[in-house]
Amino acid sequence: MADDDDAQVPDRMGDPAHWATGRLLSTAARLVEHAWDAHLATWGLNHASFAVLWMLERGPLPQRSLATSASVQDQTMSRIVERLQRLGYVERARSTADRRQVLVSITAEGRRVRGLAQDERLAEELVTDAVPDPAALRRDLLALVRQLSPRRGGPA
Amino acid sequence: MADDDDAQVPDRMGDPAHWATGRLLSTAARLVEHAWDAHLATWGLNHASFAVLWMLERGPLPQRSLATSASVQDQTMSRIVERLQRLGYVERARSTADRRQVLVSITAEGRRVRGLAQDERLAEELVTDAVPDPAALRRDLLALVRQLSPRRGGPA
DNA sequence: CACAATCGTTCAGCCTGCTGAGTAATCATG
DNA sequence: CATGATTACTCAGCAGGCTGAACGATTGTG
Repeated sequence: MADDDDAQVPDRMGDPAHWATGRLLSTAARLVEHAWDAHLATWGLNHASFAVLWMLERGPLPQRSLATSASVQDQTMSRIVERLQRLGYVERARSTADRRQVLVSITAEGRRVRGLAQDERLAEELVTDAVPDPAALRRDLLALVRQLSPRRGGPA
Repeated sequence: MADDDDAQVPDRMGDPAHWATGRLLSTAARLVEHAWDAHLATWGLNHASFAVLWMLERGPLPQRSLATSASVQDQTMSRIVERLQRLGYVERARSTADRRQVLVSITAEGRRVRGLAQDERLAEELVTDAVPDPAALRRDLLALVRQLSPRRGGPA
């Protein structure tokens, strides 16, 4: 605690090499998201809204299906779709078959910007260029997602 | 659900195996965070605030140092510390040496709950029990964090 | 010493995530 | 057919991320 106390920066706590794996995971995810968002921001999109446009590739889907596929709550998806609608990239219509459902469909403009923003090379290289074994990383992350995804019905 | 011939659930888009690696990364991080948060919620903590208590182990630190070490913005750290202060787990005091700085220190109560909440076995097993090669995962995540962390002054 | 630049922090506002609570439509049951 | 449960969605509110802008304290310079 001297005048020129340079020991303010913690030696262990500040070094990612000593972090718990969960914290490494969160931080890495945030950094990758941030870089990808910077690209998507050109069209007013982000990782969440882009994923929705991507999922609508094959045709309209109920909002609930979008939420489930994206592994987020219905309420979260509701706001993402609302924002996409405000941007004119999707449309919402109540299903005639089941009027509880809201069918989300992509607009022509939405299809256009999805094509422009979709840069799979960039998206993958963000990760693969920085990592020794991208295939092993994919395998481990997939195992994590499968293991921790809430399964309906619970364990038999 | 009887006549589900409409195939509303997308075949490819809904399967994590076909996601981009970045999306896998974000989703995995969110699921692990969620499980860890559920444990920490017992003491009103979460992954972000617990990390702060953990970093204060060795003594008081300027708020800016906490933000840098946690790889978040100063503004974000300000609110996390504010909440910890409201809970009585940390205290804030302006540094006498440099009165621009706010020194954050852990309270006795904060030290107590940090000890209770700190369950390193649980934290690691959340990840390691679900993954084929935890060591490889750590190595890849660390490479990602190192590569994507904003470096001041740019590449020398 | 005055003044400008810089530093550390806070405030305002936005988006994504969560929980909890409510509403409307549908389904199941008597 | 009436009633209750389930389903799909929305609203309100909190917390953690971000950006941009402001503000006081400190530092550097003439």
